[in-house]
Amino acid sequence: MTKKLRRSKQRSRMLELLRSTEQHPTATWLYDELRKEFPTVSLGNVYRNLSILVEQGYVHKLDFGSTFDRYEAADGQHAHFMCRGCGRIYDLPMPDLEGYSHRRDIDGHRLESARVEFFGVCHECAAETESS
Amino acid sequence: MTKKLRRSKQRSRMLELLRSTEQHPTATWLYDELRKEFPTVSLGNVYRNLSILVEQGYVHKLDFGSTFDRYEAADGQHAHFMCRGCGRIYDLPMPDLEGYSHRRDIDGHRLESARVEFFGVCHECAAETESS
DNA sequence: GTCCGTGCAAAAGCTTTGCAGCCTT
DNA sequence: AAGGCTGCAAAGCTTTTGCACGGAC
Repeated sequence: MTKKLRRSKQRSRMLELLRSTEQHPTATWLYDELRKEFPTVSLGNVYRNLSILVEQGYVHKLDFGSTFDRYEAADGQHAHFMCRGCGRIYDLPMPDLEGYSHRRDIDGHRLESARVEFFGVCHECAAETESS
Repeated sequence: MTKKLRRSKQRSRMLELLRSTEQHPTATWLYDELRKEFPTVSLGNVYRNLSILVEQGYVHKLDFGSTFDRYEAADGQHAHFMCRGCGRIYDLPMPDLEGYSHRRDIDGHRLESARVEFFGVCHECAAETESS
């Protein structure tokens, strides 16, 4: 069962910071900001609290779903489906993105490439869960 | 100027492996496969060759564009634009994905969330390059 | 012969974890 | 008082890098 959570000034402030910034901070950025108010805060605790906030759904982690990089041969555009059960990555046809993919710029930024990723539970993992 | 590249059995084989697999391997997986044929190959060399293959455009790296995780407060769906110049991440409205976002499954996989990322050079970085 | 590619080993960088004491409830 | 939260430090893991030697051109 899940632990009952308490409230901590550090964690509350972290969420405030994340909500008040336009940036998409790294753990270290948060650490530096937090240290202005809690000079003794530790980086380890920032990571610990981030993982709690992510688990609670208050924060999104913009990583790739696993701690190591993945590679694929470069053969055309496609989207990916990532299974949170087994970690497998499936290829999918690239959706059209309302024509974005053919545009040269977005909001004034020069567009070079796009990536689309879906997350969920894959067919095989869903089958396993049901049968057990 | 760029170094003139030679050809190496290890690197050629790495590309073959990447092209022959449906998976999206990690460096370690490649390392293990490669060791079956080149028992003395080193993990460091796998990384070195991967970076060469990526630079040559033969291979795509499925990372997030930077070596550390980024976080954001969870406030609704949006897409991201990532600048390869300054590393900044901008929010963009989420495109419709041809209705994918409202579907419950894709290819039999249970869909829970989606992510769209654009890559390129942001307005500010483009301006800097022009003026210098 | 040149100089790129390699293996080996060490280092770097981000993230996680064990522990003892503190603070919230 | 109970048990989550904290700082500190050490460890873990992926990735990078320096070096001398062997191999491709």
